[in-house]
Amino acid sequence: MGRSGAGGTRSATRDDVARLAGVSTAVVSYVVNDGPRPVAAATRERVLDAIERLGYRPNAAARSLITGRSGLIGLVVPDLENQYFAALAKALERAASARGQRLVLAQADTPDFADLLTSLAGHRLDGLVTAALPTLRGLAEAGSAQLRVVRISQAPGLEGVPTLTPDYYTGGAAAVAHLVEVHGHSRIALVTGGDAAEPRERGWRDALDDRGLSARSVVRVEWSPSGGRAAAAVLTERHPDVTAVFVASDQQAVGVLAGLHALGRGVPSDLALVAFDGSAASEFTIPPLTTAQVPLDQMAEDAIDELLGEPLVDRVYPTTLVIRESCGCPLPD
Amino acid sequence: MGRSGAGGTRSATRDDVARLAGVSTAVVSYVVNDGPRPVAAATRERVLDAIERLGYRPNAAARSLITGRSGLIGLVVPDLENQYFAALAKALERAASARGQRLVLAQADTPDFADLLTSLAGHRLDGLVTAALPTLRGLAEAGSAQLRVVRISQAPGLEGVPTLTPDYYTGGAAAVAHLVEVHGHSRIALVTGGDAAEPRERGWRDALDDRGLSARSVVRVEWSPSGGRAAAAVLTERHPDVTAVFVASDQQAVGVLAGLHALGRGVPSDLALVAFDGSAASEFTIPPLTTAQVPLDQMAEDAIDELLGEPLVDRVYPTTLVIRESCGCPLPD
DNA sequence: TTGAAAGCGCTAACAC
DNA sequence: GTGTTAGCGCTTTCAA
Repeated sequence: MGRSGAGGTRSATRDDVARLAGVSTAVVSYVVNDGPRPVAAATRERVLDAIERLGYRPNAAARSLITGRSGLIGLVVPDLENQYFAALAKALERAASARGQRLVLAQADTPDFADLLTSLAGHRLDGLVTAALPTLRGLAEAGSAQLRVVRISQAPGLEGVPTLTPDYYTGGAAAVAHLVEVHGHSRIALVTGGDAAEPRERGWRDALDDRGLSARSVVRVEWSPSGGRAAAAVLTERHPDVTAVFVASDQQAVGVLAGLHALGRGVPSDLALVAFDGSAASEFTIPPLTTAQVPLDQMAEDAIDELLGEPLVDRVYPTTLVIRESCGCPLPD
Repeated sequence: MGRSGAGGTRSATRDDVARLAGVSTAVVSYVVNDGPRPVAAATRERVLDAIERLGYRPNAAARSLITGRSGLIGLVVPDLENQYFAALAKALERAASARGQRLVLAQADTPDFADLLTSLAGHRLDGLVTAALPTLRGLAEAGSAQLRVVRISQAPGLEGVPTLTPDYYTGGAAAVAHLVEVHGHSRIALVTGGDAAEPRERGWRDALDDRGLSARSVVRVEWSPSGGRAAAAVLTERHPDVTAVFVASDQQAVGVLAGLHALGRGVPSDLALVAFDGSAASEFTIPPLTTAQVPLDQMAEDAIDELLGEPLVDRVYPTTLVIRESCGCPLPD
């Protein structure tokens, strides 16, 4: 021990390693980074040994200062308690980890979002993926921080920020098509959290229009289980003629199911239901949800890749309709 | 513009600000950090103005290098798709944000957990909260990195790492007591993911023992909805005499409910159920779950506070039994 | 193949 | 109240 210092508690630095290994600090760098200069095998051994002995871990801050890369990718989500965003965070953490990057998590629903942004900018993230509607301030902040930003799971086309998004329109239309073609429904409501321009709503509308059916029953509520529960009441009271419903998110569908049940209405017997997202929860609802599944893992990997150097382009991902029971399809056997 | 440089794209530094404001770099520091020296109001104005104009954000890496504090707190969870951990992450992110810290998220279920730990250590986190069972390697890594570590939501008493934990034992016992005292059940099974030493299991057992009831039906499955679904089958086939069940986590309870429903058994009519966690999902199951609610927000705040300077001590948090319908209590009205 | 040294952007003595 | 300056730990050019 001795030499490692009277100070005792501070962590080992590259200088300590160099000293213990009897080499220069440059050589320590060469072996730690596997370059840019070659190192003799024997020397490398000694260095590795010293590193091990000292428990040396290169200081990311010092490295970041000189390389300009922090090894940090930011993620902004509206709310982690929403399972969809939790699943997204999970997939992104995995993808970032696989590329040696750490994920810095931030929730947008904070009182001082501006401070958050400033703080994130201060950490000189290598990139930021956002699943929350960016504020003007946020975009400006990112711009002035020269941050590579990718939007995920949001309608594309905004402000020139590249966006990776599920094919909401086609997925929504397919959900409705299933209800019409397979189950013969003709009065199909929509439960959503967006506005009329939202692509799932357009998909629902067009699918109905194309078949000469009317797209009139729209219930707009929060993107949450509570919202869904409220929607169940509205559906029952104001749209009693409806026989099926397309719910634009699994989160809302969970609430619709709970609300309908409390109201004594059966799914799919009284009201058939198809949702959107394909979250883990959709498999365990009563009844299990038929839902348009989003390829989150693929999107997450592409998002990280884009931030880490791929060209920043918009991408649209096809969804897959996972058939379960809420639509009226029989139990698989 | 002019002066801000031909380079153009690099972000503004403290030197740029000092130059534009016509002050020394020290003064810029003083105003940015609000100390340690006073600054004349007029000067401060000029500096603030320059900062604004240049879009200057102090570089966290440089600051970290000199202060020894990174402004980063790590969180290790087993899996974010588990709602309990998502809720925990949410609460911790909030608490960290409120103290100006950012949260670095890491999932433990990665192939190269060791690399992850090394990487985290490199970022010189100001603290780490872990909700995943620490490996020996992990503990050692943390130790050699002189990382302040707090375990959360795990049984206390391990390896001298301070732990914040819900009162699993008492919460479990209270759940069982409710089933016995209020609803008159006497054959109450347990569905859990832990072993016999797990405190919820002890709580269940003792509550039963204390009342002269037998604690025999234990079903051990994964801590997940799938696990719960499997448990439903086991309960039905192997413990048909049981009239109530205490499920050690909401996640599992969701699966138990789904499984029981698929098997045609009603809750609470055929089998009453009380769970543990008090997650958001518990309000929207069919029927809604009676569950021992954990004060996650409080725990999260304390965890961050401990890391940021409070003494590192173990803490135990009482749970609250939230009465809903899965236990057989009537619908509130 | 190795070493010396110039910073990266910042904080905080210490001097004025 | 303000300015000068010595590093924090690291990467990498340049010379040996």
